[in-house]
Amino acid sequence: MARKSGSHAEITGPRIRRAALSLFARYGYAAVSMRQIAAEVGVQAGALYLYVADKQALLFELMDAHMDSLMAAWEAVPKPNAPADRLRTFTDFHIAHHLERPDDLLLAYWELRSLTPDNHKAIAAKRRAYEAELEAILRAGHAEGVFRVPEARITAMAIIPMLNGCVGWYRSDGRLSVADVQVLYGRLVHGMVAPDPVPAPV
Amino acid sequence: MARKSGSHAEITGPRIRRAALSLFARYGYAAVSMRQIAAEVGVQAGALYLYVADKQALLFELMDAHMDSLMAAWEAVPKPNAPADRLRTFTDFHIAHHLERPDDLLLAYWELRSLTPDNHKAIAAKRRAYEAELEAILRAGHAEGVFRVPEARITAMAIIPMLNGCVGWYRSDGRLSVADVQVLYGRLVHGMVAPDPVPAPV
DNA sequence: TCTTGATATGAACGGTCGTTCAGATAACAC
DNA sequence: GTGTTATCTGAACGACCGTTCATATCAAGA
Repeated sequence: MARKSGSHAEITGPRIRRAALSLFARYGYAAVSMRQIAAEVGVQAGALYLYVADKQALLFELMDAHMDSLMAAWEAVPKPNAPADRLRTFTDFHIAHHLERPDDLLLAYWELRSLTPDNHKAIAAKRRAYEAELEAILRAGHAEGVFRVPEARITAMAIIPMLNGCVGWYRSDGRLSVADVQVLYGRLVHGMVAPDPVPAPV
Repeated sequence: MARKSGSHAEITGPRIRRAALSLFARYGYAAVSMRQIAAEVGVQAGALYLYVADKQALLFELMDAHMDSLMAAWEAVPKPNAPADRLRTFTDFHIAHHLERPDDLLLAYWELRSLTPDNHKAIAAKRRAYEAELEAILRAGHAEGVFRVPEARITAMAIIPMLNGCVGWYRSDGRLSVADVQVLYGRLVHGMVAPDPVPAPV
C-alpha cells in the first residue's frame, strides 16, 4: 500500500504537531518515540519525515511556536497604566493563556533540557524576554512607590512558577472557574508586592 | 578481567545511586541509560544489577528515600506555636533543605510521570503528606485570624512551586546567601497570607 | 596456603530507537 | 482518460536499549 485516501499535507502536518505536543507533554520528549507519534496520527513512522526534519526539530518548533504565540498574545493585550492594574492584567493573562494550553506550558518548562545547545539558547532567550515583561511591571510599581519589590528579578522568578502551578491542579470541570483562579492568584501576587501595611491605630 | 581491586559493595552501591540521581536530574530518567550510569561509576552495566533490581526500582528508591528524608528532617525541626512563626519555619526549612539537594527536588517534581502506577501512588502519597503540613499551618493561622487564607489547599499549592523555583536560579557562589533567599521568600509568603492591611488613617 | 564467597567483566539476548528510501497509490491537472 | 505529482507504506539500516549470565578475579577466613 502507499498513499492513503483523503490524505493531505495541510491536514497531516498539524496533526503530527498536535500528537507530538500531547505525547511529549504527557510522557516527556525522551520517552516518546517517533513511532508512537505516527501511530497517534494513524500513519507510518516514515511519513513523519515528510513534515519534520527530525525529532529534535519537532520539539524545537513546538516550543518556539508556543513562545511566539505567547509573546504575540501578550503584546495584543491592552495594558492599563497603573502598575497594580498592569500586574493584575499580566497574571490574568498568564493564567488564562496557559490554562487553555497546558501542554505548551509543560513543554516550555520541562523540556528545555531536551533541546540541543543552540535550540536551548533560542528558547531561553524568548522566555527571558517574556519574564522581563513581568519584571518591568514590578520595577515600575516599585519606582512609583506602590509596590515594595526590592528584588524585581527574583520576585518575577518567584511569581511565574507560582502561577504555572495552577496548570497542575486546575480541572475545567472542577469547583473553580478560570476567573476564580485569576482572582485567587491575583490576590496572592498582590500581597507579595504590597508595601508594608500601615500599623493599626492604637 | 573480572573483579576490580578495591571494590566494595558498601562503596559501589551508594556511588551508583549518586550517579543515577545526578544524571536523572540533569537529563531525565528516560534519557539516561544504565550504561551511562555505569560509566559514571566506572563500572560495566551488568554490575549495576548487583545493587538494583532494575532501572525503575532505581528511580523509585531515589525518590522514596528523598521523601522519607524530607519528612524526617521536617519532623525533627522545632516548631514555634504562632502560625506566622511556624510558617516562616516551614519556608526556611523547605528552602534550605532543597537548596542543599537540588537534584532530589528535580526528581521529585519532574519524574513522577516516569514511575509505574504503583510507585507513583506511593510517592504521590508522601508528597501530599508533606504538603499537608504547610496546609495545616495555613488553616491554623486562618482560624486564629492572623492569616487571610480562604483557600488553604490552593494557597499551599501556590507557595510550594514558588519556593521550589529558587533551586532554578540560586547559585552557591552568587550574590545571595541561603539566608538571603529565606528572607526574600519569607517576606513574599508572608505577604500572600497577611490579612488586608488596616486602611491608613485619614 | 587453600578454599570459599563476594564482586565485577564482557559478551550476548531480543527488542526498540531515529532515520532513510525505493516503490506503490491516490489526487489532481489537462 | 492519461500523465504527473504529492503522499504514504513497509522494509531496512546501524545503533543503542535494559537485562542476563557464564566466567574471572579479588578479599577474607581457616
